[in-house]
Amino acid sequence: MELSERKKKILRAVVESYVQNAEPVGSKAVAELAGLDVSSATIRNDMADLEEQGYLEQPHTSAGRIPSPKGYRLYVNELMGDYKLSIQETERINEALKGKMQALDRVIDEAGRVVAKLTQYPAFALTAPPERVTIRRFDLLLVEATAFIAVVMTDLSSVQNKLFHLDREVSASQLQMLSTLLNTGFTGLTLAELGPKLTEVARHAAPDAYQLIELAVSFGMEVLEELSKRPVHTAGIANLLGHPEFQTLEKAQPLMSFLDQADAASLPAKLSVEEGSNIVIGPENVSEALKDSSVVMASYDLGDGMKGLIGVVGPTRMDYAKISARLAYVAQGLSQIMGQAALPDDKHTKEGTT
Amino acid sequence: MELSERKKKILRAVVESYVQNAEPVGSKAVAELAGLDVSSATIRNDMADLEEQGYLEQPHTSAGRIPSPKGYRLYVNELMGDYKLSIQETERINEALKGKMQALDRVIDEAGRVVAKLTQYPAFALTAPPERVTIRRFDLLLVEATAFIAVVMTDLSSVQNKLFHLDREVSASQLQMLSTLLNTGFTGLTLAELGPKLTEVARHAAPDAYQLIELAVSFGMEVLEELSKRPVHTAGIANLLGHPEFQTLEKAQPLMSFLDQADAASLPAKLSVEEGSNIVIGPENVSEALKDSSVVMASYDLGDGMKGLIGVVGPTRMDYAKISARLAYVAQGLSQIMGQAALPDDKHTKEGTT
DNA sequence: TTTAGCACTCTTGTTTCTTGAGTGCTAAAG
DNA sequence: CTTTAGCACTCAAGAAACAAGAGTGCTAAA
Repeated sequence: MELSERKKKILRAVVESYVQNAEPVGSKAVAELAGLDVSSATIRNDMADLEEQGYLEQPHTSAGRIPSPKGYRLYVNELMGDYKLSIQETERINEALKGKMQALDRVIDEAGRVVAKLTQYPAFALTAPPERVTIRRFDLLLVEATAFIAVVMTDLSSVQNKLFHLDREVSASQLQMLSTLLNTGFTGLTLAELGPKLTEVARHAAPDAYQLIELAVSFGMEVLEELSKRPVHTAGIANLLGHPEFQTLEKAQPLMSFLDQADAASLPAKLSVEEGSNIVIGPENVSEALKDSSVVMASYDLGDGMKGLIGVVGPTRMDYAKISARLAYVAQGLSQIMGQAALPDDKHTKEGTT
Repeated sequence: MELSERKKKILRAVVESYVQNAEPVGSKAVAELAGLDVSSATIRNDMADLEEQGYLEQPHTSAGRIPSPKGYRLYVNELMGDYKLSIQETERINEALKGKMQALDRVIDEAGRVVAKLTQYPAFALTAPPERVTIRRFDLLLVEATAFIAVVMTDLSSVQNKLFHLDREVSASQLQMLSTLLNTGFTGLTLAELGPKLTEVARHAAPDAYQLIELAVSFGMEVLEELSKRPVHTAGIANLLGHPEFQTLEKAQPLMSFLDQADAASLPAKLSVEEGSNIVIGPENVSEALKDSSVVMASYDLGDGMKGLIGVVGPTRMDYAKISARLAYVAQGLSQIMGQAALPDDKHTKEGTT
C-alpha cells in the first residue's frame, strides 16, 4: 500500500534529522521539521502507523523513532533529493584528483583516500575483476646472463613486471623466441583463459622447445596470480571511530576487521553488487559483518566496458544523498583519468524526487 | 645506582604479570610470582622504593603498581629473557612467507600481514629510503605510434614502469636513442641525485635533441616521484581494538589515525629509528600520537647495505621479548627472500639475561 | 480526522553506599 | 639493620536508589 503524502514527509523528516543528529527523533521535532501544519499528536499517530508498517523503529519505549532499514530503503528510492555538489566541493575533488594520473594502482589508491577524506567514512576501491582483463603484449628484457625482466601489458594500461632469476644462462635470441612465442600465442586472452591455455601448450610442446615453454608457463602463471590477487585498497579506516554508532567496540570491531581483510576476489560478492543499485542498507548486505552498516558505491569506467568500483562503508545512518553524489563525482573523474572520456554515470540510485 | 637483585626480580615480575593481565599488580601477587621467599610486606617496601626511583607507577593510591616507561626500558635492556620461538611458530611463519617471493611490494605487504596476524598488533612495513636506491637500467618499449612503456630497474630488483602517451609520434629509433641516452647518463645514480642531474642536462641540451631530453626529464621525474612516494604498508589496524588499553576511543583514535596516514617519508623520523635500538617505549617516541604506545621494529636486508623496516605498534604493555623475537625471525626471512642470504639480525635489543 | 491533555514508561545522569584490594606505617621479631 | 605481622586508611569500581526529562499511547473533545 502506498503511503500518504504526509507520512512520506514524516518519514523523510525522521530520516534526515536522524542522519544529522544520530539521535532518535520525536513527534514534536518532526512537527517542526517536516513543515506540516499539524500538531505533534497527529504526527504521533502517523508515526505509530509507520512503525507498524516497518518503516520506523523505537530503540525503546519512549524514545523517539529511528528509521528502519526498510525506511531507509524507501527514503533512498523515493524520497531522497538529488544532492547538488557545491562549487567548493567539486573544486576540492578536482584538486585532489589532479596530477594523480600515474600508475593505475596509485590512482585507485589515491581515489580511495580522497573519498575517505571527503566523506569521513572508510573507503574502498578496486579495479576490474581479473576475469575480464585481457593481455595485450609481452616484453622480455635481458638484464644479465641469468636474469630477465618480463613485462606484461594488459588492456587496462596497467603494466606488470617481474624479475626472473634462472639456473642457467639464456641468450638474447632465446629470449627473443620466447617473447615471440608468448606474443603470438597468448595475447588477447583474458586472464581466466590464460591458465588453461598455458597448461595445454605445455603438454604439446616439442621436446627441444621445452625449456622455453616451461619458462613461459611459469611466467604466465605468475602474472595470473599477480593480477588476480590484487588487493582491495582501503583508506580512512580510522574515520569509523568518529561516528557515534561506533563508539562501542562491539560495533566497530567486526566492520574494521572486515575492511582490514577485504580482498578483491570476494568483496564484490559480499557487497552483492548489482547493476543500477549501489546503495546497500544494513541487513540487505550479504556479509554478516555488514548487517548493521550500509555501503554506498559507484562504479567507474576502465575502458572496454570494464568497471572498477569505489565506495564507502558506514552506519545505516548515512547521508545517502550527499555521499552518493560525491562518490559519483569522484567515479566520473576516475573514468576520465582512465583515458576514456566516460559519460557521467549519474544514475547513482533508482530515481530522485524531492 | 644499581638496583638490588631482589628489586630487579620484583620489577621483572611486575612487568611480566602486567603484560599478561593488563591489570595493576599488587605486592601479594608479586610475592608469589617472583619466586622470592619474602613476605608481601617486604615486597611492599621494595616496590615503594622502585616507585620512588621511577620504575613503577600507581594508577591511583591503592591499586597495584604498573611499570613506568623507565621500568619497561630497564626490563627490555637488562631483564628480558630471550624468547625462544617454538617450532610451531617458526613453521607458521615459514608457511606464511613461503611462495610469496613475488614483486617487492607484494612481499613487503605480505610480510606486514603476517606480522600483524602473528602478533595481534597492527604492523607496518617499508622498504629502503629512496635516497639510497640507485637506478640500474632503463628500457623503453614502443607500444603504439604515440605511446611507449618505460621500465626502470633499481638495485632493489624492483621494477617500476609507466605508460607514456605522447602528442606526436615517436619512431623506434628515436626511442632507442632516448634509451641509450638514459642508460649512459643516468644509471648508477641514486634517486636523490637524479633530479638535479636531469634538470642540468635539460639546460645544456642541444636544440635538436630537445624533445628527447624533455621526455627523458619528465620520465625521470615521474620515476623519482613514484619511488619516493612509496607508501607505508600497514596491516591489521583493527587488531588494536582487541587490546584492553584501546577499549576507550580516546586512546585508540590517535594511534589509528597515525597508522592510517603514515607515509614512508616521515615515518622513520617519527619513530626515531636508530641503529641497534629497535624498541621504542611510550614517551621515547617522537611523535605525539605514539606517546602512550610502544613500537617494536626489526630491519631487514635489501642488499647493497640497504635496510627495510618492519614493525608493530601497540600499547606500552607489550610482550617485548616475544614480539621482538617473532619480528626478528620474519625480518630474517625477508632478508633471505630479498636475495641476499643475510645474517640473522639478532641483536634485537641490547642484551638478554636468563 | 485532528487536537489537547494526561498518565505512563523508560533512559540517562547523579548521588550515595558498600565492598575490597592494596597500600603505608608502626612496632615487634630475627 | 632487615624482615615481618598487624592495622588503619584510601580510593576505584560496582550496586542501588533517585530525580529529571523526553516521548509515547490513550481518551475525550473539537
